[in-house]
Order: sequence, then structure tokens, then C-alpha cells
Amino acid sequence: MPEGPSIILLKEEVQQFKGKEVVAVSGNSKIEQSRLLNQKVISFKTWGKHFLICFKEFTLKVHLLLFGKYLINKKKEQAARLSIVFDNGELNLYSCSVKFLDGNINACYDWSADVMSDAWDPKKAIIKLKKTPAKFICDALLEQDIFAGVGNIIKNEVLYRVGVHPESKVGKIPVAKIKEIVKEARNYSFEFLEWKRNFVLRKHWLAHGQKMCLRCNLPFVRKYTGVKNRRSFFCINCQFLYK
DNA sequence: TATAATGTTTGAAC
DNA sequence: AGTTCAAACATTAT
Repeated sequence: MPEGPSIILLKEEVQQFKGKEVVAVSGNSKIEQSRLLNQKVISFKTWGKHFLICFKEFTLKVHLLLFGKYLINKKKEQAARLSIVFDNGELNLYSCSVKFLDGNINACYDWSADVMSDAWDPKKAIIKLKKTPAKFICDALLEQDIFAGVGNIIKNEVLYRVGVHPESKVGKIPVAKIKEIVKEARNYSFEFLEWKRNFVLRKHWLAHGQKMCLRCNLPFVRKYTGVKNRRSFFCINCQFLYK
């Protein structure tokens, strides 16, 4: 479900509730649900994979993790983690993490680290990468402090597009190539957004889940890589190993 | 039916 | 005290 672009779509879909007051709350979440009652939604925001419902005094942070789902004006049979009812509809959240953040939301997040944000700052990402030369690039791309919103699919697609082996060491990758990776992390995320919006994301995957490399027709390597030990799909012919 | 998968936090073990 | 790592959580298609 998640990855940054999917959360942007969620934000778009709930705009009907902006400015609306919460009239009922339920669900199996252990948070103090009553806090939400009678509160008016000031705005919806996202930071990477975080979906943020901002109220006057606090923000509700929703993270869909790996299996999270949401339904708008619809319900599943299973109990919701949190169901937020407005007078014009409801938002139902399932198998996700929900938490309150107190105070000004801007104090909680560095918006410039979010690849989907207008405030995204590629230069900062490059500086952060330079500080961790020993890290594998496959791990670095998943670091939310550097590339908030990038998940495993985006990681695989970006590395294939720029021709970099996932087990390359950050410090061994030429600066020009690092810049390309940073640029593509944002660029691909926006393509992901439009494809996902139109339900055609999957058919545009060039690496993730693929068996053969379309460029050279060699079989992909499928391997759990990095300290994070996440699935990587790559072509040893088209993706250079900087080590 | 067992397994694996778009993710993160936690707390024990070093 | 800082790092590392396995476990926990949760869902569903194959």
C-alpha cells in the first residue's frame, strides 16, 4: 500500500473532509480517540509515507506500514484501526499505526527530506549521502531521513534506471552518478504517482518483480540486499557495481 | 496451507 | 553508551 506517492493519492482523496468537524470516532486503536471528537480538520499533509491529519492543537499521524488500507465512505467487515466520521462521510483506516503528534507540525518534520514535497532539497540529500560512504546504496535509498517516501519498489526502479548495482557503496559512486540517483528518486516517484493514479503502475515496472532485463535480455538477479535485507531485482550487465 | 510482500518500532543482546 | 538484530505487528494473494 504505502510508498510516498500512494500517500499523496490518499491525501487527494480525503480533501472532501478538509475543514470538517469529526462527529464520531471508533476503532481498535489504543490512542485516546475522544481527543478527535468535535475537532475540525485544518489540513491534510504528508511527509514521506506519513499521512497527517492536522487539527488546531495536534496532528494525527497515520502510517500504513506494509499492509495498511483505507476506505472512504466504505467499510470492511473487519474492525477498523480507526474510523473517523464527518457529517459528509467517513475515513476508515485498517491495520496501520496511528499516533498523536503534539504542537506545531512543522517542528516535527523536515519537509525538505520528502521526495514528494515542494520543499524537497536534493542538495541536502547529497550532503547526507556523503556522510555515509560505507553504506550500500540500496540501504541509503530506503533511509527516510534522506529520501522520505522512497520504498522498496522505487528503490529497485531508480537503481535500474540509473544503472547502479544495489550493493554499490555510496562512497564509491561518482558524484555525478549520486546526483543522478537523487534526481531520479524524485522523478520516478512522480511517475509512480501518475501510474498509480491510473491503475497502471505495475505494468510500468522495469525491474521490480521482473525476471528478465528488457535492455539486454539477461535474467535479473533477485537477492535480499543490504543491512535492511530487502528484495532487490537487478541486472549485473546493466547495473554497475561501484565497490 | 505455507509463504512472502510496497514497512517500522522495540527491546534484548552484544 | 552505542550498535545490531531478531521479533513483533498486520493482511492477503499465490
